Amino acid sequence: MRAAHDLSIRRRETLLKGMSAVVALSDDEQQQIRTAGSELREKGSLIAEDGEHRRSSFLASGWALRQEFLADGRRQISGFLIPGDPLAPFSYLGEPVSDGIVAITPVEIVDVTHIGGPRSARLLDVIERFNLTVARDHLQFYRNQMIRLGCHSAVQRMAHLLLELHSRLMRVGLTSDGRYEFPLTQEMLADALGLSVVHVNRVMKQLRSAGLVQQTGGKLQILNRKRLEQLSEYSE
Amino acid sequence: MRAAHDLSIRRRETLLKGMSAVVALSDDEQQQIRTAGSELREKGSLIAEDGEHRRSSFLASGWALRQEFLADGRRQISGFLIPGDPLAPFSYLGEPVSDGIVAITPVEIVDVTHIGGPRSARLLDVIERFNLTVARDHLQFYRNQMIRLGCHSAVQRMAHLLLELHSRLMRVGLTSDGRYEFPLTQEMLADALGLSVVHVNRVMKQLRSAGLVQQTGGKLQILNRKRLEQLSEYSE
DNA sequence: CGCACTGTTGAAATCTTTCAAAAGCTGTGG
DNA sequence: CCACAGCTTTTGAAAGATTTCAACAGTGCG
Repeated sequence: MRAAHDLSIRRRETLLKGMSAVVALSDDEQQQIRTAGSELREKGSLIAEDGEHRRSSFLASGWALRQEFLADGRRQISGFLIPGDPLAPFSYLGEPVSDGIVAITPVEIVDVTHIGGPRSARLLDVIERFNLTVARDHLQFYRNQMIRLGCHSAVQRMAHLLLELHSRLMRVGLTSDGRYEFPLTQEMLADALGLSVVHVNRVMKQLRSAGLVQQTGGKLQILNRKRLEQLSEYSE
Repeated sequence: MRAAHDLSIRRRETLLKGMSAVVALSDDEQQQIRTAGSELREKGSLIAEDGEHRRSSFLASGWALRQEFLADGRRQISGFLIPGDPLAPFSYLGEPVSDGIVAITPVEIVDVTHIGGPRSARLLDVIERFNLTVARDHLQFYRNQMIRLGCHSAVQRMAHLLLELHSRLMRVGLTSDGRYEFPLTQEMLADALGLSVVHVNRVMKQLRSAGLVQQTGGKLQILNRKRLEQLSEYSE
């Protein structure tokens, strides 16, 4: 029990790291976030449905994805969520979650509106500002996704996405030496990149045998960032 | 001179129509917008560049597009702007214009921050609320674009886009009987839909000869909305 | 052990692009 | 008014990228 609680608090550090990079948090505020209530969801579960309001929910640990289905069963994954990401980055628009959010791994979700205590008002204000900055980033991720789908070849799409994920994970301290946890199946990659599963497989093979990336034990490593960047015109 | 001024004010009505559908405007406020200063730009001109702040600029008349170039010359058009649309729908994020905006036709741009007068403060507030609602719509257009690029075949993409444009134009009163002004070249369509110009041509031909749309004299008409909708799974 | 899911591979089919050329259209200057 | 340049649309044929179909190997789990 105690151990589980500690683990949960340790996971919260990623979220705190992401927030601290953007807004200043007092020790007290950090402590409030550390001890805020959280929700655990298992791998594969639907975290939020289309139309739900999740104004102040953040992913504290684990990965998730945003998906939309077409009538004929095709699915578009519009993006991936990593620790530190808000479930509804555009919530201040009054915009509810606009598509399904599904847990890719077991996830922990912190809803900061459930934080009580004397200084919670100011904390919510800080979080609002954090939200704004993060929303700007997510707008950029949308644009990245559009560039990939609209302009890139299959190999470029893959390279570009792998680089984007690396950048994002690095910012919250979840990379080491170009290597990061990689829980995405080839089917998810296919639905995100607008490719068939079979082709994703071939493209990954191509990147691997060109010595650009390596994949072992659920982790992915960027071996030649420079080549990947020029291949996919990735910037930043 | 007088004639040109009248024309300009008449054009402003489209913008007003768009705004009135969303927020209540007093006669006085409508008058302020009617007489607000405007900027005219000729066809083909760059209206705003990446990084520019255009917090309160709206297209009063004409069409424009949002584009981003890759190093190798490929271009992604992320969306089209029609009368009533803001140049920077996500400006309250502190987000500057994030890509180039180019005039497709001669355009008139109203910057509502240039409105003076006693009640301008309240008007700005109203406009801010309008902005929020419109931003929500534009988020949807982004998602539409992602679905097109990620899940649709060439014919579906085209059908879906033509339907979206029709819906949007209808909302500001710029359609009649399924017909609307259509200033887009096949090259623009290609860059928006992630297709080659040649293929766009063939796809249009296909839609025309299937009796689904008609194109004459710079106008496009939806002939069989129902079939187009089921073809592209367009909803709303 | 067997089932369900994920990854891998080959071959054929399909969609889309590229290349090349020509025709239509528009505005400009002689 | 014609000629011309420049842009847009159109068409055919060949090349290329990606998908589909089908089958099989690996892995984890009850």
